[in-house]
Amino acid sequence: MPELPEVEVLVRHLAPALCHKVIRSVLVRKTKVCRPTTESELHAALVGACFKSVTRRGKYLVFTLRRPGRAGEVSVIGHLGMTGRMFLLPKGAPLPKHAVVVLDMGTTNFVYEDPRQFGRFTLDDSALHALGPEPWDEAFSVAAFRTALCRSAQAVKVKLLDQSLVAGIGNIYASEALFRAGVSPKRAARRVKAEEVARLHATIREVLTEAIECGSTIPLDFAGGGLRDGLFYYGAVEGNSQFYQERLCVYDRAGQPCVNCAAPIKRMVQAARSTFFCPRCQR
DNA sequence: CACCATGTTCCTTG
DNA sequence: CCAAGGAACATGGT
Repeated sequence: MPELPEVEVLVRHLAPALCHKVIRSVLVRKTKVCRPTTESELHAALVGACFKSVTRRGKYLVFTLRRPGRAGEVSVIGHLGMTGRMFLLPKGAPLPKHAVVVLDMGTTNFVYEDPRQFGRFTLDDSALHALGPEPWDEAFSVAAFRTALCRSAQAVKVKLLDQSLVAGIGNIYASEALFRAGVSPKRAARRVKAEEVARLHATIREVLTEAIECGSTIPLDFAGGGLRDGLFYYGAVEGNSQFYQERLCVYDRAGQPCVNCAAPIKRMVQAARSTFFCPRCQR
């Protein structure tokens, strides 16, 4: 469930839990997730290293470690793909079926599990260089956003998924930001009016910020096995009773009434991904 | 069985 | 050379 907010919440949980822990050994069960780094390179880089910080860039996690007796630092780049999770397990607890990388840290194991293996755990940081600014960076200004959109004939929803324009937006929050800005996902990027660009710029920041706040209120279970393990569930938030309340306005709500106008929410396919929108509120 | 899935990369086409 | 579209990746849920 990883877009920027989910990764940010995960980083905030992992940072204090990992900081100052020393890696004793590294187990790689699926070598493809560390490509182009090899298992032996990962082993050589990490065994004996101590976590110094855990940060986020777009949807990537950046683990920085120090190695006693060696100059400088080493960074591991993590990505959750579609189905990745990262959490701590007490030593001795059974590993999940799809654990792909396990770091032995003495009393606990750090586990990266990923059934589809679309994610990454690698020393290769080249992907970071292709990322655009963070959504709250000065470089992501209304003017820069407008200039970038004006250069593209692609549908604006597809452009929002372009990580070189702004980093961190995924399929869920692209639909949500467009709905809140009242802009149709089908609109060619260059046809979005200046006033709409300004609104969209604001709603991108809003939906991401609110999602981070939502995730921050959910106690994540790092014991392994449930929906909440190391990652909050995108579609729901726990209410004050045992019930769950949906928090997204349009994503995965095809056929349900729009929260603004009650018209049925539509689903369409763009760039092989689902887009959800209100045909009445979004022109 | 069919279709869908929170992401990225690579290949092809124009 | 660039933009855009689509398949591929691998597995599980409905």
